[in-house]
Amino acid sequence: MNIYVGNLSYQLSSEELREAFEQFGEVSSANVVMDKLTGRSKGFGFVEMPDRASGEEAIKQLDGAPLKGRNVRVNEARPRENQGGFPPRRAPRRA
DNA sequence: CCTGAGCGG
Repeated sequence: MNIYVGNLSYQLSSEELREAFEQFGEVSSANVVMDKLTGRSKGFGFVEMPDRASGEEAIKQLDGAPLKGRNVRVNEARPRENQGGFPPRRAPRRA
């Protein structure tokens, strides 16, 4: 399950996010989105969990929870249209 | 620059 985690501290790292979600279930991979220009955090990240139930549980618990002194915004991530997909063309599949 | 929107490669 792909989980979007936003509104996090710039001081937070991916492994800290990993541990935060591992409290509620198994985490396959955690990834805080870093800026390619500055090299620092963009303020949001993504956590991937193999179990859907643990993902929902982690969301219910970590959504709005104070992480690094900041309340994080946790929700299920959007299914990206080109995840290793063939068409490099951006197709507006947004309602 | 010590920041502040929110969905990455």
